[in-house]
Amino acid sequence: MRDTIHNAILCGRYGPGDRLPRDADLADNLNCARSTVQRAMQDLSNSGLVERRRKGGTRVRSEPVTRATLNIPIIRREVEQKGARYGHQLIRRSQALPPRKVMAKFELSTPHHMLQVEALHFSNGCPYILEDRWISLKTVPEAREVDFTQQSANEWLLLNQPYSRCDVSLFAISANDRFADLLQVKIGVALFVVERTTWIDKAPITTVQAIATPGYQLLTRC
Amino acid sequence: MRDTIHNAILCGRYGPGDRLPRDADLADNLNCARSTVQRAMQDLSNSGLVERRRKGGTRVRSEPVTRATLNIPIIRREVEQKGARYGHQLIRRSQALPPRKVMAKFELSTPHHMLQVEALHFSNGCPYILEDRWISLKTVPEAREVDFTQQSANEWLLLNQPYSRCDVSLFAISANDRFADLLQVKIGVALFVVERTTWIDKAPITTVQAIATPGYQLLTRC
DNA sequence: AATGTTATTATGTACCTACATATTTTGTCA
DNA sequence: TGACAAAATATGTAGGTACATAATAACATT
Repeated sequence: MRDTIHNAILCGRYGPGDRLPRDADLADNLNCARSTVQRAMQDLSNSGLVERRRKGGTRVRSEPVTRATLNIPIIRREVEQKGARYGHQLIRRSQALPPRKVMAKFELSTPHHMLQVEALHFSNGCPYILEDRWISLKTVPEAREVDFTQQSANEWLLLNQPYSRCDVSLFAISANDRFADLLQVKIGVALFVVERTTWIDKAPITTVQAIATPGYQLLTRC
Repeated sequence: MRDTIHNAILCGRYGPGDRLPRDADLADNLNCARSTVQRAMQDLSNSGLVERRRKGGTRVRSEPVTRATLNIPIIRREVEQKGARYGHQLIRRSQALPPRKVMAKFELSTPHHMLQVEALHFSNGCPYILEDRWISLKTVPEAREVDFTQQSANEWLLLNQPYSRCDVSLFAISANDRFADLLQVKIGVALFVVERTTWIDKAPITTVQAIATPGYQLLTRC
């Protein structure tokens, strides 16, 4: 039934910006309950095809967007799934007040102590991803007791700290001498960066730049 | 109520792999209807936090993933939203059998004629994104009649051709001399690439590489 | 005409029921 | 023991009802 409704809309040849009948009418036409139409429309709304507004009704998005869902796994898992041997190395672990750039990511105005963790992830002994991370000690005081040599911060946080909001930013940078040295690539090479910041109920958890070696690709699943 | 349930689960301190009570029991505990729990759990399932299986019950994903949703808008829209002036230029429009690389993207075994379209998108007169696209003339014969000088292929396709499947791949490359020339950057500079392939009911529509100028960032919304 | 109040309207959320469906467990028979 | 059928189980989907909520339109008041 849900699929029937989806197809009815998709093949109904509504153009961008067109307003659809109200749920109740659609339900009448398609001979089903309003709640069923509601569920179907919610799906379409989630997938970005239509926009719904109370009282305003439902209309096909006038500016269509491609909505892609990325699955960013734990790095260890990602490496092992490819059949490669995983390893990781803690480069740095220090406590400090975060720089303005980090504060901005967290949308914080008053600074507090955080843990800075830098680590390298390896795939079959080769550098794979360089991780530069800040962890809020106010929100995650337990992190003080973890040394991150056995288990990477990436893994420890994902396994131990639920989050309610996550911002992701993707971009490319050229390797500076430090990145080039750590990742064992030439200076200037194009590197793919995934930047992630997480919160739990508006309290900052962590922000991380994951800098990948050349050849790295992020794919949508599903 | 839904939020209450989400919080109850998030703060319930279930670890990865843990099995949650069945919907009916949760409903009992939280004093609400099963359908409400069902919806809440569907949400959590969609956001990748838990996995549900009929008869198997619900459990927290043992390998947590960060699930991020990207909104990739029409390029014109993206530029205009920033308050910049949009422009675009058709560089090439030719008909040919696609190379193996494109066939592979489409998961096709037998080749058929396609339209290759190259275009530059400008923001305030500066190169913004270079688009290298193949369009299947078998699936979209109407494309033969469009010249793509007035409206970019990017925009025409999104407005006129619905799709049912979309694969996205993101990565970084260094500018070769051709890219450097077209995008007016130095050779070797890091460029962010969004590669997209779409189908309608298993029939290939288009595959495109959108190569962005340095500084480009893709952000998650929501 | 500007302002505030009150309907109206379409979607959002929740409740409850019934049945469908996928999976596993159990039972039965050769 | 092995194979196959039947019961049990947890989630999935749909129906139908009631009320909440946001946005707008209509109306009245000054």
